Amino acid sequence: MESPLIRKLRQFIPLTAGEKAALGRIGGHVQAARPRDVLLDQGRSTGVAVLLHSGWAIRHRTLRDGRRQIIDFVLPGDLCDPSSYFQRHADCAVSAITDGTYSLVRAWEILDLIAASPRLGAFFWWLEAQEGQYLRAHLVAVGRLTAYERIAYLVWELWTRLRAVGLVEQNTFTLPANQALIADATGLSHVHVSRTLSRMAREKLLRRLDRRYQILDPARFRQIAQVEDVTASRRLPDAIAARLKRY
Amino acid sequence: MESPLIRKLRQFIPLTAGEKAALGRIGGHVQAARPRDVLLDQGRSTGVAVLLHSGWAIRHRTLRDGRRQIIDFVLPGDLCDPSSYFQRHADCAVSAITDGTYSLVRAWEILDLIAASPRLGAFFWWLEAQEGQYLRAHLVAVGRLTAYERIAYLVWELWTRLRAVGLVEQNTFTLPANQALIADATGLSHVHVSRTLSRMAREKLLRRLDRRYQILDPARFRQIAQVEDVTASRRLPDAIAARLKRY
DNA sequence: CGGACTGTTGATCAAGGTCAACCTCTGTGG
DNA sequence: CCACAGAGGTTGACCTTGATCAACAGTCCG
Repeated sequence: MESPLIRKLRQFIPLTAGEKAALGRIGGHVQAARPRDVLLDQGRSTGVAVLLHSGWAIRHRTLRDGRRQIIDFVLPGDLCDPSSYFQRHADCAVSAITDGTYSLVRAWEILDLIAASPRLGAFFWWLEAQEGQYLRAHLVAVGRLTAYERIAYLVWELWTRLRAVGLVEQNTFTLPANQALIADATGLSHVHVSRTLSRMAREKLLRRLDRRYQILDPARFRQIAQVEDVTASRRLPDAIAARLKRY
Repeated sequence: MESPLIRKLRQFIPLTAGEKAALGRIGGHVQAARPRDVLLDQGRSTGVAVLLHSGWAIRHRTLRDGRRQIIDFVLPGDLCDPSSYFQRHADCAVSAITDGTYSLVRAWEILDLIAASPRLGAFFWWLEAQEGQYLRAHLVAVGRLTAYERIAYLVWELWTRLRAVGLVEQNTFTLPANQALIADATGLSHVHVSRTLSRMAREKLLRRLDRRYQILDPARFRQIAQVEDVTASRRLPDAIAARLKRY
């Protein structure tokens, strides 16, 4: 099967055969994960990133007293936390929340790639930049939006990201997280998450069946979530793309 | 004067003369900024980053109804938002909050550097990673800490970052932001910021004089802020550093 | 002197947290 | 087949944190 990284890179720029081969060698050893498995532990010395092949994971930080913040959800194809290469200790953990498969990618694998091909260097930078964008939007949501808006934002973000990897059909997708996880992602209590989701159903914004979610009114949703259309275009600005071709 | 980027890179890895020269050419045209000047506007098509030479700036996003979230404070030497290179529209704005100087760095300047030297590619990745770390910590603070803890975190973060660039003396530093800005950074109201800062003074944690802040008890501060010592080591793990030397 | 800006304090209010009960599913073991 | 346990979700009652509104004081500045 094609490496998830190659699939992702395709959106970015055409690849040479050599680049494809090099990317294919990354994350060769695939492991299985079960829900609650810790793929990468907080505070441990590090030097690896997680490449998620299938399933869902979360990146989260837990405080000594048990409070927890979910930084983001990790979807299939995501290379989670390569920035930990530059840290002595990981500032957050990565845990599976469903069955899935992943591989651990060592720092030097990526660094060697970058050294060999500056275009790939730009690619990894781009990945980091995309993640930064979602992170900033998440921060705005948690810092300045009401509970209602925050949950709308979360659903909207996941909808968008899942759509990009072909996991949405008719505005319906699976969010394999219980309400306690949603609470930890949005900075709310699980009780309030329940109330808010119910309210959205009552208002015909969202339909829920187990953990399948259907967005009934995307436009209104986006408006509630205060999302501008500034978010994460998957394509590069033309000027940058042109430049990259020359290298 | 030496470019702020070179000064920063020094912490990272020794440079060749050629790399120094190339870095020196970046951000040649220095401009002056006054408080409230918008250096980079939200929603505008972009392709430039801000290299701040002196003074303070903020990166922030403002919602249609006026609510605002400060993403982070930009300190002298920071290269703010190069990730906007990959966006069609900036998702947040950069504004000066003091007098200062800055230059705009075009995307291709950095990309050409990276193409010429993979080590510099790793450097820019590292910058992005550091920023990501602070961003994640900020998210945890806003999502899961109380007002008291959040403000402790903010002060602690700025103290740490300012110390790294030599702007702290005897645990005292200048935070040239009014309390409304602190509120927008922490997701609180300015009234509550005032109350909380007063409480910290009352409890002999913090001394304030205008906008000079003195941390009276760093250890307790760190504890309140729930900061683990996982945060942002400025040095690279040895394995990575060794690898970079070979390129 | 008047106005803008900032910080402080008090009074009141509401969003959302906490606690607890209860219900539905699902799996498990006898 | 039933009894039971555990996880997850929902709802109600009550409470706390921090928001909002408003007044006022100090400072700077034209």
